[in-house]
Amino acid sequence: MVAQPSATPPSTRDADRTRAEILAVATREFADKGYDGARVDEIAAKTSTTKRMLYYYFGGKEGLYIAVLEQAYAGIRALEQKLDVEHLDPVEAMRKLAELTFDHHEAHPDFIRLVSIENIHRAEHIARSTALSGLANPALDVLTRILSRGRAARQFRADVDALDVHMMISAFCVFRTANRHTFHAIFQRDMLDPKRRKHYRRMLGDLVLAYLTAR
Amino acid sequence: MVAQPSATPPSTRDADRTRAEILAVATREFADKGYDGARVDEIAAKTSTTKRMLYYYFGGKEGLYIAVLEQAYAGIRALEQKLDVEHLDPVEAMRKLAELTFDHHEAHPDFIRLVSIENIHRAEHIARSTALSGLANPALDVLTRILSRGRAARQFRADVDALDVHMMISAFCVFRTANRHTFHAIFQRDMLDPKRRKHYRRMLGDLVLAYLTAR
Amino acid sequence: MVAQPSATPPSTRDADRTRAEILAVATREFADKGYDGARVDEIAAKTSTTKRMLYYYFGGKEGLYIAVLEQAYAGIRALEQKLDVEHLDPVEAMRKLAELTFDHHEAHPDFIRLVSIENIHRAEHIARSTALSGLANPALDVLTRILSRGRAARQFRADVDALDVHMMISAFCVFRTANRHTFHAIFQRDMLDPKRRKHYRRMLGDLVLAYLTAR
Amino acid sequence: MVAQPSATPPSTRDADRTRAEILAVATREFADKGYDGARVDEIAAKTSTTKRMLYYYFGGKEGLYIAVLEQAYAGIRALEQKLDVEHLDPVEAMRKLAELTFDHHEAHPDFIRLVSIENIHRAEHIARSTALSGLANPALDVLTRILSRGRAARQFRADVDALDVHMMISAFCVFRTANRHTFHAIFQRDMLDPKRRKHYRRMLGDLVLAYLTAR
DNA sequence: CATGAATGAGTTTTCATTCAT
DNA sequence: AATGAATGAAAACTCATTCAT
Repeated sequence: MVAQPSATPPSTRDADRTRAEILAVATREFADKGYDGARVDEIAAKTSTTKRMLYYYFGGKEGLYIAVLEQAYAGIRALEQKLDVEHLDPVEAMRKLAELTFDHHEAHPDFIRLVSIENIHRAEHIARSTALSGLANPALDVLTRILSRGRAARQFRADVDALDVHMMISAFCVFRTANRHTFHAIFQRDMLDPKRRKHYRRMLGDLVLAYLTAR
Repeated sequence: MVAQPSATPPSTRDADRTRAEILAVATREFADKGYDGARVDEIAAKTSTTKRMLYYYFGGKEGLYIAVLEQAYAGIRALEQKLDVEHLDPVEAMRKLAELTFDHHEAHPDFIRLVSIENIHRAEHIARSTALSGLANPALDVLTRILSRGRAARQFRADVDALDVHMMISAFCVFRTANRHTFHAIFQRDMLDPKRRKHYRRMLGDLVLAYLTAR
Repeated sequence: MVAQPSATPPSTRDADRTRAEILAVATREFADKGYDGARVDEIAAKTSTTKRMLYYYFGGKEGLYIAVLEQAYAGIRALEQKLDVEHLDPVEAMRKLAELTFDHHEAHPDFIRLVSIENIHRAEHIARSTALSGLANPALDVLTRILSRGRAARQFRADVDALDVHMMISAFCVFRTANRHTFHAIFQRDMLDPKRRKHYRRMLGDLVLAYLTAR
Repeated sequence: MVAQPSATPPSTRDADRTRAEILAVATREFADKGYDGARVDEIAAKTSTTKRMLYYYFGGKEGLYIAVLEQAYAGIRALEQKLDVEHLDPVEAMRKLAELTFDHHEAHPDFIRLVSIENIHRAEHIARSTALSGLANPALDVLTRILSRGRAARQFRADVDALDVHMMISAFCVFRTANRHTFHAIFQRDMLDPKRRKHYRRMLGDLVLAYLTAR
């Protein structure tokens, strides 16, 4: 209705929109049902286009799944890029980083599900994606800098590297989301209960700092 | 043809053996490929019996999968039952418990895969199993006792319960195994590299105790 | 209804019958439409079983096609095995062999079509079949013996081997059947017109002998 | 935008070039994969134009295939037109004709493949082409004249007509190319091996003349 | 208990052709 | 004349489950 300020031809924009729509639907479906459980037909049906377009743009079920993974990781990295904790002192920065990571995970359960699914498949699709295998990780860079500042100030222990700490934080955040169903089924405790959120968030910060600052 | 000197009739013993064989094969297949990825035909083919038996004993794919889960959890609990750390003082007992849990997880990757898979399915099969939902957890009981002893001795903080600590320990152990493939694909670090084993094992103990004993 | 004198269980016989039926239908379809032109659905529909059985027994379209080729070649070889011309003198034997080959080709147009189709595919399916690649050829053996007898008797020239003569005979017989449609479209002559049959049959014999006995 | 100094408008010249390019690519594809095996998308992709043009110029896959056949036959006829053996005596002329035909076939394997493919389709496309069905054949005319000269000179037998001899020659040449793959798979002899070329070329001449001059 | 054969509904993928711009 | 996007029908193939013996 309104004149488009864009330089790209409308067909291109439609293509992008179609691609994006398929990708959005596929992300939900794959995260929901897993790679084998998801149905190409179902994905297509939830789209305003047809199954054919899915093959046109992504080549097939696997290509689509890989595209979903790539986009999911890209989204997470974009978020991580915005981490801004460098102005804080190491201890505060570390707690802040842990808490923001905690928030990220809580805000993106689909991403965590996709990662779990991909692990069930032994990361074979990530390995097949040039866009994914071995890509830099902004959060890790931030962590590296905090850690070295903290060490320089003799506040942090020196027998762990950034990846170890990243693992520690991720483990806590991922487990809470990824394993909540079996945890609840076995222990009747919902790790994502909003009432417990603050408790766990603080617990993570305490955990990381207690470990790093332990004498 | 000839009478068997056994108390149980031979058919029963054969039946048990057949059941057990199917279960063993199915465990491997489900852990390997996931629920949707596993194939009934494949499971049957890797068995010395036929598909018919699989349906006879377990009703179908889902029944078999549930039976696999039940057996897997039963096996883990049997191991946990053997935990013997009560004679140690709370701090030592806690570290020991963490380390044994660490060892358990490393020794049973298939179990962890099954748990991941079940989480992808939102624990719907566990919920459907009377044998699994809400079953007691020996490790948790042990943990509860250590924790209360530690608190009574004013060695441990009091703002966490046993389930929180269990979660903390599990998160670390599960993440290390369950997410190792994506972790390796993204960071090129194998969290299960034997050379790093000791480091991580100690890290977990330190982590838990640093947290619990923090001022 | 009537007691079966066979030792094989009835299920096996049904399986053989099902297999044979699928094979028969598939032979017709592949010969008729070519490999790419034939439809798995169509083949199944012309069968008393379902598409699923086709996959059950032959694995897929290609497996079925290879089985068709194998059976077709086996049938032709069985016929060739019955060639009985050794009691004739070389000249008569050679003419007889040529004529019987001529008759064979006329009687089995589907086989020739399958061979043409397979040549379009560069014999890749034969190459993939252990049953076919490099199998003995009864007709060639017969030919070899006639040829050597004729040479020994100084009736035949010596600058060709059996395979050359086989090629000569086959070329004539195959061309007449395989290329009849374009030949007719271009020249308005039906090489398989029954009225011309005798003429061509004699022509082939004359051709081979004129060549072999030429001074 | 700028006037072209050519007689034909530029669009026409481009059109011709586009047509020719599509035709060239299509010839390769159809000869390579057969009518059903060839892919419109593939043909278009190997072209510098788009699929739309293919439909614009040829109407569709079948129209394109017919155009390919027409061009292929036209090319062969253009070659045959250049046959110049009339100055030789009948025997020499006949051998020369056979040898040149032999050379033609060897030089144009794609044409022979197209003919085989068209025979699989029972020449239905040729029948549909007004340009092809019932067109004169230069080689046949030449043959007719040689044959009648040879007969008049009492050198050649009289019980065959030109079409019979043409068939005889074609059979040999076509079989050698068209059936080489199955022949090689079954007998391990490559009929197109350059080392055997001279042998077969002479064999064909001998064959035709032995037959025609047989007492 | 045992077994190969059979089944139907579903799942992924492909293809020639047309549309919108 | 040109182009990428889109389409629907059809094709190949798969799977959990049941049947006949």
